Amino acid sequence: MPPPPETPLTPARILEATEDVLRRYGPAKATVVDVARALGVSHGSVYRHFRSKTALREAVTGRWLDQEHDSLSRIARAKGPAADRLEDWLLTLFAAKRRKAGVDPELFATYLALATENSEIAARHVETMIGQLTTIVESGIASGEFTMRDAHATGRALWDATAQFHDPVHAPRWSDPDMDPAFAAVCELLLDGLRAR
Amino acid sequence: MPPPPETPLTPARILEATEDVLRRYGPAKATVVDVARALGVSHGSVYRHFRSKTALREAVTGRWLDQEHDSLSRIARAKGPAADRLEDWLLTLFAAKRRKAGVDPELFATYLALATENSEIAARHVETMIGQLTTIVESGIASGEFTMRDAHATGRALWDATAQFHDPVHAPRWSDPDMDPAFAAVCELLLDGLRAR
DNA sequence: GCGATGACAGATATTGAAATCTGTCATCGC
DNA sequence: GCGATGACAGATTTCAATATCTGTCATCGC
Repeated sequence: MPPPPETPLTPARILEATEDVLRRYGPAKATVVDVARALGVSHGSVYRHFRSKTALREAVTGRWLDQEHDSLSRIARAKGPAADRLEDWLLTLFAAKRRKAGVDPELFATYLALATENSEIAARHVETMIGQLTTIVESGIASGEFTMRDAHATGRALWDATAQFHDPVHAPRWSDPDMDPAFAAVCELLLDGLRAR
Repeated sequence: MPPPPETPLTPARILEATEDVLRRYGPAKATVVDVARALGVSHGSVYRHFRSKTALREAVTGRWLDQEHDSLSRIARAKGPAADRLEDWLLTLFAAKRRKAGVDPELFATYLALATENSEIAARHVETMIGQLTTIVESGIASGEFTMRDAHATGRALWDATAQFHDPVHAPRWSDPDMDPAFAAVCELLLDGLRAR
């Protein structure tokens, strides 16, 4: 229990401390009192910056879900054949998820629990992901590679059809070596389907 | 507590009683003692027919998973265009799962818990399902509709790509009205992909 | 003889009293 | 004045004592 540092108490510092506490104790045991203790303040002070424990957890959840966006959106907006970018995007997403789930399964489970309890925030994240897929599909239509009418519906179908490779509920299977050929087979089938239109 | 009926104690009667007890109390609370009580016998008698509580639950799990096989395998082995049968098969599977999950969510959750705790039996069931998809793909190759090399890999890819619509972990979403267009979109994309080869 | 029984040991689950947590707010010190 | 505090009420969680369950087996009655 370190003495209170002189830095002022900010939402950012509270979020950081909350992440530490979640890492240490897991989603079931992490309490607001723990967070306050880690910061060397009373728990009443935490409530000055976050309306409730729920609001605090939502903020942490949003932060975590956003950290994937950047590198993926770069791929979505890059130049080159849409089919290649699509494969690259899906592969990057799958690799990132797999790595997180493999390196620290407990932390992954913690954030999965957070995402599950904050389903609205998770839903917004999913819409962002589908939006990026839609961007790729649209560029493929623009370049004449694809010809479907509804790019957004196609983006959603791609997201749904690859659930096995990005939805955390399937994480227990991700360490299975069969996942690589399975991913390749689904990817190829979907790309064939897109080009056929 | 009815008095013991004159019928002899058989594995079939025990399985039926076990299903009743699971329906009534759920997977967490159903005990071998409950099953014995429902049958009007001592729990020792149940152990005469099933090695352990686990074995009893495995038998119930297998029974439940098998009940889908028949109508689906009839579709898989029917005549007509492979693409039509594939769509029919997937739609029938999705409709059946959706109905079960919708009509009695608690019972569905009970059997999901059983399938999860008996993952080997569930894995065998999945292989059977993929086998049926493979049968359809093979008949499509034979008729010249499709031209891929590895029918089994394609069957598996179809299974993986439609996880959203048959894997019970996704059941919470199945009551969403968006599922119908989502299913149609994925199905169309996959069928386009198959025909493109 | 043979299927059924119920007492038993060790493992697991239930329960309710005590401890802790969440969220509020009157009060403090600067 | 203003951010921080900690006592407090009601809700939730923990923990240890108690009860129940699983699986075995010596014994029973037919």
